[in-house]
Amino acid sequence: MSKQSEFAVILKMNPLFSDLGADELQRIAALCHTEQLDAGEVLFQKGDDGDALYGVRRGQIRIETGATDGSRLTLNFQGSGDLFGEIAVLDGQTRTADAVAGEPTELFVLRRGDLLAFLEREPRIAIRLIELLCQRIRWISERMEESVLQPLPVRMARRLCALADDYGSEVHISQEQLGVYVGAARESVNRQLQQWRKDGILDLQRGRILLKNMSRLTAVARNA
Amino acid sequence: MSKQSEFAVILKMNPLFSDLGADELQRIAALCHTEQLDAGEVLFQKGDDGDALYGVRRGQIRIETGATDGSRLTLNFQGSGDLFGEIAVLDGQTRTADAVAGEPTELFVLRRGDLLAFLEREPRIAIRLIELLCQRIRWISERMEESVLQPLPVRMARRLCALADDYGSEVHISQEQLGVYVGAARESVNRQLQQWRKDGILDLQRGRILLKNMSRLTAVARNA
DNA sequence: AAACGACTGTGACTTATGACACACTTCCCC
DNA sequence: GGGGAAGTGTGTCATAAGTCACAGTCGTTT
Repeated sequence: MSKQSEFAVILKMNPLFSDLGADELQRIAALCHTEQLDAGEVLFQKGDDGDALYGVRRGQIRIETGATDGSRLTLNFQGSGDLFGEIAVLDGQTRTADAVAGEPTELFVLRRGDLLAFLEREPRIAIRLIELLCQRIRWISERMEESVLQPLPVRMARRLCALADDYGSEVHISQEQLGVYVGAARESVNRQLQQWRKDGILDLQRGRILLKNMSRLTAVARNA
Repeated sequence: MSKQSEFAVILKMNPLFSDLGADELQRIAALCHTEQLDAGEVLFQKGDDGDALYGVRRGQIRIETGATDGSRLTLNFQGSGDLFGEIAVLDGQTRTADAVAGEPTELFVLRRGDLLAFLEREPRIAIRLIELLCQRIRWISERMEESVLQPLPVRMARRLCALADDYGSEVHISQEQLGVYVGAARESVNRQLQQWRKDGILDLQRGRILLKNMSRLTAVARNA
């Protein structure tokens, strides 16, 4: 499989591109090139112009932000097959966090200029992207409005389910970070996790949450 | 001033179009036509395809939704100069609420098909729209995440300021509806309004809120 | 192995807000 | 002008979740 086809598959996994046809994806993927990073190397920093979309071919990228007290908070891990910077590549706005390679990493890079030139030649695909962005706006609006008004257990269950989708049943996250994600105090997060542990829904380890009963967790997420 | 120029001015007021150049706006506005509605006439219903963008030339449109108990809840009023359906016209998704004329109304109508054909001829404007949509995604994401975690007084102050931007210092809204907007119980809304009334920030009338001291209200909105 | 820091677990208290109950007022319609 | 509906004002209570304080535990570094 060519590099480009590999990238097309990654694009296809992303909700923003998943509804595009194979032909359209191939033509977009053909615009990419690759880049190597050593462990610890900085891909971009908060404030940089968002001039590219990245797909992880192998390795890992940490999305981090410098907290006010100087400590660093990891917001997300991007592993093989993950795509990030979709919005930045389209609007060119500055990055809102730092991206650092956690290990030797190979990335697909789709430059903003290349993509825009392509869209100018292919207005139908540009219109398709407009529709996809609109859908995402609706999706985000619904999710946010609906989600943030939910009680803490529901928000936690949803976040854990999402993390499980990405990383499997062993979620590597501290209770502190989970609290940041769901907008809650660490202590409250801990108390809810303890409850679920007693109920046999999950097990807890230092820096890790082991999901044992996803069906009951998704039930909580549905707010049933 | 021609109808088209009038519509261009309305487009210009909307954040989605406000950054477009006068020339681009004129060319989009040239695609519009107008439509007349009698009082009580239905413009569209929940579930209809979103096939047009509307600008109110004169009159008023109520955006409503049928509540589960059969009663109707007015979500929004669109008066002269207001624009609605911007996202629907771009992605063609179904309407999520009903729109009914509250009085004899004249609308500018920009049909989805016309806009898409135009964008296909003008890919640069399509790309511009993509950027605007991305900015809106960022804006929504930030606002939502930040806003819903704020305490009730802050959320109320923000909503009131937004309403004041649209309708001036006399905001025509029931406390019940304000509660729906900010995701709070009517009683909590009332208690906060009472507090602000005692502080001289606003006055209350049946179905109306008179904003007397916007600077103090915006201070609350800034969460100072 | 000692020491330190990051993470976790828990109790006590406080606070914001929702839920319920009910009185009062204003508007509108017959 | 009487009656009902919609809107408003307020008291009481329950509860979810934040805050503070502190103890325990694990892992790493020296």
